[in-house]
Amino acid sequence: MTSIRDIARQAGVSVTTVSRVINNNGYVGAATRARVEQAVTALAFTPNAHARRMRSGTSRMVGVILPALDVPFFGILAHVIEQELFRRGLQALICCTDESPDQEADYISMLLAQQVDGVLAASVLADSTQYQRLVDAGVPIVAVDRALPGLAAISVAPDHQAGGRMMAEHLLQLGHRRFAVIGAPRHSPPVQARVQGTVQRLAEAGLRPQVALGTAHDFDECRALAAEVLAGDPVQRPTALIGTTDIAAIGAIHAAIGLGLAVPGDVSVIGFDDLPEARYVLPALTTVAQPLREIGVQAVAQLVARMAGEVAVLAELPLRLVLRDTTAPPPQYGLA
Amino acid sequence: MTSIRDIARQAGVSVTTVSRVINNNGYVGAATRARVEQAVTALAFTPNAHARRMRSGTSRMVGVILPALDVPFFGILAHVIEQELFRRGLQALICCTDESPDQEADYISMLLAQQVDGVLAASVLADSTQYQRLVDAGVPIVAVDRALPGLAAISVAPDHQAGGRMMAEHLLQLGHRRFAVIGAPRHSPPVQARVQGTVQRLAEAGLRPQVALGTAHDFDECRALAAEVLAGDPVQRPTALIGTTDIAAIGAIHAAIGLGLAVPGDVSVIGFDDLPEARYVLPALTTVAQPLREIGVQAVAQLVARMAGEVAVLAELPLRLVLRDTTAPPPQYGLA
DNA sequence: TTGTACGCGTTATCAG
DNA sequence: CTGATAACGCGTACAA
Repeated sequence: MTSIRDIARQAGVSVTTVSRVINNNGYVGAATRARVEQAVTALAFTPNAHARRMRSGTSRMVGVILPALDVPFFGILAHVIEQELFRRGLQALICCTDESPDQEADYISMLLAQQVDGVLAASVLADSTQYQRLVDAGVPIVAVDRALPGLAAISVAPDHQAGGRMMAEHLLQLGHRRFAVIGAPRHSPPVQARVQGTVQRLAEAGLRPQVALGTAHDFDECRALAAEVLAGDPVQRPTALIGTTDIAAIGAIHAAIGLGLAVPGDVSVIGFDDLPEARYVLPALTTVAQPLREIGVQAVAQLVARMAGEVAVLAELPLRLVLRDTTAPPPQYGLA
Repeated sequence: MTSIRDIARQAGVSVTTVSRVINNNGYVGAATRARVEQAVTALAFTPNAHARRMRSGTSRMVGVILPALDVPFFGILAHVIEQELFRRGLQALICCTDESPDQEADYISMLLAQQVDGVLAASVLADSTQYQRLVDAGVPIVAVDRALPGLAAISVAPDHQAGGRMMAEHLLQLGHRRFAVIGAPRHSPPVQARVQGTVQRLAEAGLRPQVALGTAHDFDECRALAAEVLAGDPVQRPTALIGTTDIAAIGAIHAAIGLGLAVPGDVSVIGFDDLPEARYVLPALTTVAQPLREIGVQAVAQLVARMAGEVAVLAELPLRLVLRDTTAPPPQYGLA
């Protein structure tokens, strides 16, 4: 590795001068500067980031803890976050926990060792002990998509429970009375919050949905769940399926159509997220959109503010009903 | 930041002893070890990774250069790569170039500064000058999904051109004679290779497809492209649409159905990749599957071997036709 | 305007 | 079995 010292020798100056040229501070004579710059390009010198961090005590690195990258939701979130950080000269250390608490704990140890200046996290952990280690080390944390249990960190996330209510509301207004909630992954707090919102809103209408929750971010599982729900007696069968995510809802559409039911003629289906995938299905999925890219942008803005010892105001993260082709009044509605 | 020195003081030993305890090498008396370990937990000490790197000269970090994370293909690839690296105690530095050559160059400078031990890259660059900087610094590079132009790096990628041929072959065997290729993004070498394979195979059958290529990884654009292609005279209109990716093919399906055409009754559609999304559309997409997860696994294995100065044999990365519901003989076939 | 010397947190070498 | 010390590459008081 060629170091600042090699440059100094090559240019016939001291290391201090080289440092000054590289960082553009302090006085350096024009001729000297030129000689140094020439040596820098000649030897293809790049300053060693680790050595810099040793001196400065700041790493310009940010941990980004996410359950996965191979599901569209988190892929998009990771993309936005990474770009926003890079734009600010911050290096993202993306950590896929793969929904494993042990792995998440390991990642936190690693981030501590890396001396990260901040952490963005969508955690799958149930308690705060792991994140407390970061707090104790003075590392600012911002929660994304979901709160950090037991921690007083700011959380950049939409109101998932309100989202659950919105889904129910829309179908209620269309006249539906028999509902099922198809959702996954069951352990995900945002999913739970949506289910809770839906159940609550339906309860206000004197109704109670069937709730079928699966374990993974998985299309097949949700399809199977929905197929089971739809298999019963046609007059008892739900006329409205509420997916806790778009993928769950897409699974539900497949289940219905596989059973020979028309969507939305026989069953209405609604999703949550408004991923690109919502438009890939046919009929295209009606869904509640969350401002995913805005969430990423806001989360980074919050964290950067925290890292600078400031507190930024958190913008609204509004949910929005996106009407497409999978919801309609229930079949018997006209006959009631 | 609490350092090894703080631990030494707390435990009443020298820093050397602390280091020995932490790294579990050299002789340390049981009592001494206990005292040190107690101090470590008491002060919640985590060794500073940067200082370690300074001494060792090795960073245990790997650059992962990808065009994006917000498209399913690269999201999955990134996920697999990140997990494989972490499993081996290597830290992934994921870099989204967002298809920008300038940004990619900036990332390479950053990776050099980070003293990465290796790089995995799906580049959008047209020449080798940027990657040559890594080569000059002695950093092993493995290309993923596509070769690195002008560089003698190993490339872990399926035979995209053969994939293009497979798509044509399947439709030819069904009896189709009028083809269009719908693809994006146009500047992507894998896409180009697939188009080339398709065109070549069709030429061998004395046929020439229309080729319509868009600029982004974009559903809407491909749908528009396909709509244009299908808009003409029904007897001239292609009976088979070849998507260079699943997303392009899904766009094509929407175009056809939007025009009142039946899939696969009036038009057959085939895709490439076999993403989960291929199964979300209705009818489900027939496609050529590439072993995406295997590509990630192999790429990491190759890189790790290179980093150890070894060379691993590269396993086959077979493509496979996945028959689903979007291809059938052309409508006039029975009447010919 | 330029240079000398120290310290950031580790680990390896060598001495005891 | 344990400790003192040098060195990794850099930035910055301080001196010249």
